[in-house]
Amino acid sequence: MRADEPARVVRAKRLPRAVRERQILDAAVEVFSHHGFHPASMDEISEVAGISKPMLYAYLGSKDDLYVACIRREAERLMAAIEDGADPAAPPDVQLWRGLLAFFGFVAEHRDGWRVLHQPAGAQGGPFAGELASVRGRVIGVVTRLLVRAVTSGQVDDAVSEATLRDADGLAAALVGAGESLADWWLEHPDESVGAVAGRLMNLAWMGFGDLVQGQVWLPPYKR
Amino acid sequence: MRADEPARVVRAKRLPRAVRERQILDAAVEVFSHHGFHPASMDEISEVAGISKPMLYAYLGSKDDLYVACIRREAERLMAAIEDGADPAAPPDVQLWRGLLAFFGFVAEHRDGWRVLHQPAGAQGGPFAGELASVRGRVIGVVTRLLVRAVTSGQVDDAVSEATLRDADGLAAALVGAGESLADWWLEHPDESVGAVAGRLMNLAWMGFGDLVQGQVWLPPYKR
Amino acid sequence: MRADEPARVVRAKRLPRAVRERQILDAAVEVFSHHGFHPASMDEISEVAGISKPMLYAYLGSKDDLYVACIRREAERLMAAIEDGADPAAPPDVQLWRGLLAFFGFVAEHRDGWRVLHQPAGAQGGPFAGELASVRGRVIGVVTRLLVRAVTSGQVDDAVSEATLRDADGLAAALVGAGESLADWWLEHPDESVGAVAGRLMNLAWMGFGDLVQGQVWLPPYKR
Amino acid sequence: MRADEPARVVRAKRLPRAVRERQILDAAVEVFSHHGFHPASMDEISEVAGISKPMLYAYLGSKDDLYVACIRREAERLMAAIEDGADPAAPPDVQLWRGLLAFFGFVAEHRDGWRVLHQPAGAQGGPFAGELASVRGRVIGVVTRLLVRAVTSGQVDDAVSEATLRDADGLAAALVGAGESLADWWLEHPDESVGAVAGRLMNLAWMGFGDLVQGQVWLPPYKR
DNA sequence: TATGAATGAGCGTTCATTCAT
DNA sequence: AATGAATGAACGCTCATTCAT
Repeated sequence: MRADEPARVVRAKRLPRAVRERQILDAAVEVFSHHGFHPASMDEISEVAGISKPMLYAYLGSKDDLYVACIRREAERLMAAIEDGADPAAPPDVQLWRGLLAFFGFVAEHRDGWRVLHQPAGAQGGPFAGELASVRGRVIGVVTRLLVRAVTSGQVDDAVSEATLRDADGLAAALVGAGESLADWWLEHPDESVGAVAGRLMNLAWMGFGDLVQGQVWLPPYKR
Repeated sequence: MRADEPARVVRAKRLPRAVRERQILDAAVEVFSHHGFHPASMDEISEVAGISKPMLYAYLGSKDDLYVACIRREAERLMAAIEDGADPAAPPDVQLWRGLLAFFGFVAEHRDGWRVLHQPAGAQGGPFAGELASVRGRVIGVVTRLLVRAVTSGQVDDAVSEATLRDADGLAAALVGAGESLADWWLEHPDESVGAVAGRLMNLAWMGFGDLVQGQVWLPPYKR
Repeated sequence: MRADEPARVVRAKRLPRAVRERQILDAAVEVFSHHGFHPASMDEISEVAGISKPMLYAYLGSKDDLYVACIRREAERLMAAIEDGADPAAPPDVQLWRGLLAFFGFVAEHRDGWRVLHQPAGAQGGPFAGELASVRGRVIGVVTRLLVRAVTSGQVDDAVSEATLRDADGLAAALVGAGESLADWWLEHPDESVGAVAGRLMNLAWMGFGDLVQGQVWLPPYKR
Repeated sequence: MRADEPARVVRAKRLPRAVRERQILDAAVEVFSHHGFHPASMDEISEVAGISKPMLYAYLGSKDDLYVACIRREAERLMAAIEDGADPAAPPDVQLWRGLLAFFGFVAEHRDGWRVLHQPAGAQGGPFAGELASVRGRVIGVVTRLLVRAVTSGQVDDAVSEATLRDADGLAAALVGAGESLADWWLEHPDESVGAVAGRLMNLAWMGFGDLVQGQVWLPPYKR
């Protein structure tokens, strides 16, 4: 019986709204990340948060609203982490490296938050698909711009060809997916350092990408 | 259900068990892939399958069982597709290429099946986490073996060092993630051919991997 | 505790749908009539009906739907009762008399049904206002036509003046209200026969109406 | 409440109790009349009244208490309006006429108050049934006394027969119901003047009543 | 005096699952 | 073999009401 578990947080009474909202979001991220959206129950969230359900609804609205709020907060945190380590003056490879470090660092330190961002809730077309796609899109966008800059090394953005943009976008999508997958892999190999994991991806990404830039492409046999 | 929508499948009575099971699995994959596990209802599945709910339970057990059966069947199909295109005699790069073609081909032709495999239901620790991880593990395993063979080009397997195995495994995990992500990206760029998408990933993977094999690695600034 | 009361109906299992729907409507009319719409709970209705809540929803839909179904059934019964006693060949006063008898008879025999029709649920503009207004409108319409016929005694309907129509309509509204009110009054004077109560109203209505038809009107002092 | 609607009343602090109570009753009548008793929420009432909920409870008690207070105030107003126009020296028909004018005038000018009095909340046996029945009883009582006086034209009250009293009471109930119904009908025909509407009812009532007094009664066919 | 913060209790609704035919 | 009929158990959400400040 879930009902028998004691509340996780010592009930502190009469806290100001902002504090309660943080508590609630923390609890929601924890519960959503462990169960996923649908199996998570508002009852459990309120228990973990140490408050009653009506407060949940009074402060954060419906379950959907609450989930979106979780996604938004964690997305903001992720983007902040990435942008924190950014150094626009550094060469592109170093920028990507720092981005990867920041990303894997975030995953390591905010495992719950990362899972909320990573696990699609419900399915395509649900109320959160947009929200989640938007987070993903922002991350991919950052990587895409990095790659474009690396290729063009300073050209005016408008001059970049459609094809190059698309190439970079596809590559970025692949990289982000590889990063997510490696993050999961990391969970099973926890002895690796952040640098080591980031290095694995960096090597794959940058060396392959470098070859591409220099025109060395892999071709299927019948095209050689 | 008060819905007026007619059942999707003409009710045929007294079919042999194998046929019924196929009907049911087809319906289940369709419904699970559109809604995700939790929001999918046994009612809808039985309607789409054209049978009554008691039959559903008689043939395939509980909702959990049914979901696992879906995962298993689609996983089998995916592995079969990959192995179908395999040619153990071909050079490793060609093998990887064919594997990618097979993978993206499967995604394109069995979108529903792919979504069932790709969308985690519930979360870690749920009853399906193991099932899904196992599928993923099998795919990663195939890729890992491919990479190992490419590096060692024929050494006895036992002689391969732990470190190499782990490297290949991490790389494979990254590649599979990149593949999944690219598959999603493909959904938004449907004008690309299978070959083009597979090519994008192949370039990234093989060129970068090739550099690695040849000892060219990217190093963070402070190690240069 | 309401939950401790035993179910009112011996649970009969596995009844055909039509029977269950009647049971449910009967129970719903009873409960709605005693508590009114909002205070009535689906739990209590299902208990009184002797079934579980899911059946309620499966057969009659939401609480709103159920309420509307109650209104419709009772309205149909009321109209049927009135029309049953109708004799289009009789003189208008006899027709009105029979209508009153039928109406008061219905109120006496279907007290719950009458209360469901009489008690506005929620308020103006709610989802049922329309439904209830429509019932009332039908009854008033019947009476209006009767009065018009009495005045015109056979004229073609199209020739009836707007003013006469409006007069008859207002009068009909007043009569129906008087009837409703007398029905309530009757509840407190249960020793009266149907005929006695109907007679009270008939006298008021027909004598006053007759005077009107003959041009005898009451005038306020300043107009005399 | 998450609603963005601003409170309707500028919050004024530290008002004397009587003023606050008026504010609250005004708000409550407005909200109860629009939604009905049950759907009305104390939240909305407190917002409309421009005070916090604890004040609501401090000043007027529970929701039930508040509703009863509304009924009482509006009933008092209605009775006052009727008695205001009364002239005990006038002949009975003029007294009735003035009563009707006062009644319809009240309905026109205090639509919310009238609705609170007219809409039964919950149902028979609820906590307000008594309250509402009492209001109705007072109005009917006034009319009854009027009719009795008209018939007896000055006899000592004690000498009036039981039967006459009962007749007058039934007639009064019918008249009041007719008045209520006509008041609703008036809402749909707002172009009529108060006098016109009151006149409709007066004619019906007085002419018919007059006939009764003079022994002219309508009889069903079989009694003629 | 006045209120933001808080909750117990309940309601409408749905779903996975099974019985009786 | 197949199904219409049936339900226990939960879930999301809201409301009247009160406490602590």
